[in-house]
Amino acid sequence: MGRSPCCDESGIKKGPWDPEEDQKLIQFIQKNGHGSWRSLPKRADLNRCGKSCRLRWTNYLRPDIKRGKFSPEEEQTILHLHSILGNKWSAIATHLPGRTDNEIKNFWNTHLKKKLIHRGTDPMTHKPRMDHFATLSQLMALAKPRGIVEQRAWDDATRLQAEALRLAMQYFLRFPVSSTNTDISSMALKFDPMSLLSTQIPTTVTSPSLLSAATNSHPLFHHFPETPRILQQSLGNYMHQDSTALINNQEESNDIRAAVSPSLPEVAKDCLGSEYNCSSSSYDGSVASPLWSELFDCSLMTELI
DNA sequence: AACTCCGCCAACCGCGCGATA
DNA sequence: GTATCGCGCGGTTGGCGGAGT
Repeated sequence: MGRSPCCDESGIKKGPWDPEEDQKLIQFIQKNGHGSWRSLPKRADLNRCGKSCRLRWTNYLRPDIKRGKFSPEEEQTILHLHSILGNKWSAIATHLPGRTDNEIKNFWNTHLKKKLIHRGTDPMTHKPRMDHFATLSQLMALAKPRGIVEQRAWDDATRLQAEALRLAMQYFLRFPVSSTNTDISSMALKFDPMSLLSTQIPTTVTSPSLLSAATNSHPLFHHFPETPRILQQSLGNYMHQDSTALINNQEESNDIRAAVSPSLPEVAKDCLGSEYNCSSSSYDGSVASPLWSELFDCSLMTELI
C-alpha cells in the first residue's frame, strides 16, 4: 500500500520560487515556526506543497545558511567525512555549520568527485582506482604501445606483443608504489616497448606452455627475472581463451575489441592472490600515471582514463 | 549575432523510517 | 500486527547562464 505523493493535487505550484512566495514563507516561519510542514502551505497562504516549502526553507531561506565558495578547510572536511561516511550528506552537513546537505552534495558531484577521479582516486572508496584497466580487450584496443601503432592488423604476433606489454604492466602492480619509491621509475625507464617488436616470438600461441616459453625468452622478463611462474601460467590460460575466441571467429580477429576476456583486476587477483592488494596503503595510484604515459600515447591515455 | 554545449545548482521525486492510531 | 502519516534523505532532473564556435 503505497503512500500518495504530497504534491499530486492539481493546481499546486511547482518549480522556481518567486520573491513574494519567499517572503510569505519567511514571515510565516519567523512568526509561527514551521510546525507541521504538511499544513504549513495552507496556514501561510502558499500554493505549494509542504515538502516544497520545507526544501525551500532548509536549503535556501534559512537565516543561518552560509553562501559562497567552499573554503579549502571545508573541502578537506568533506573529503575526510565522505571517506568515512560515504554519501551521508546530512551527516556530513552536521559538521559544516551553515552548509546544507544539498549544497554539499552538489559540491561533491560537480567538483570533488571529478577532482578525485582526476587524481586517480576512486571517489567512492577513496582508494586508488584500478578500473582504468577495464578489460583486456578494451585495453588492447585503446592502448597502442609506441612502435606498434603503425602496424595495421592485430595479428597474433602483435597481440602477443601487446599481451607481453600487459604482463609487464600487470607486473608493475605487484610492487607497492609510493612517491618515494624510485624502483618503479627505474623499471619504467629500463622497459622499452620497441624491444617487443624486435623480438622473435611464435606467431601462434594457443597453450600456456608456449606462452610461458615465449615470455621466458622475452627480453621483457630479463628486467623482471623473478616473475613468478604461476603468473605466466595463469595468464597463459587466459591468453589461450582469447586466442581460441579469435581463431573461432575470423571476423573478430581484426577487431580486438570483440575478444572475450576477463577484467585485468580479475586476472591479477587470480594470478597474484593476496599479493595483489590495490588498497595497500603504500600504493599511490596517482604515481602510475607518468608510467602509463611513458608507455602509451597521452591522447589515448586520456581516453582510457 | 546566433547557436550549441556544458557546468552548476535549485528543486523535484521516490523511498525508507519512526511515530502513531 | 497493520495501515497511515509526516518527515528527512539521497538520487536525479531541468532550467539558467556562461563559454565556446
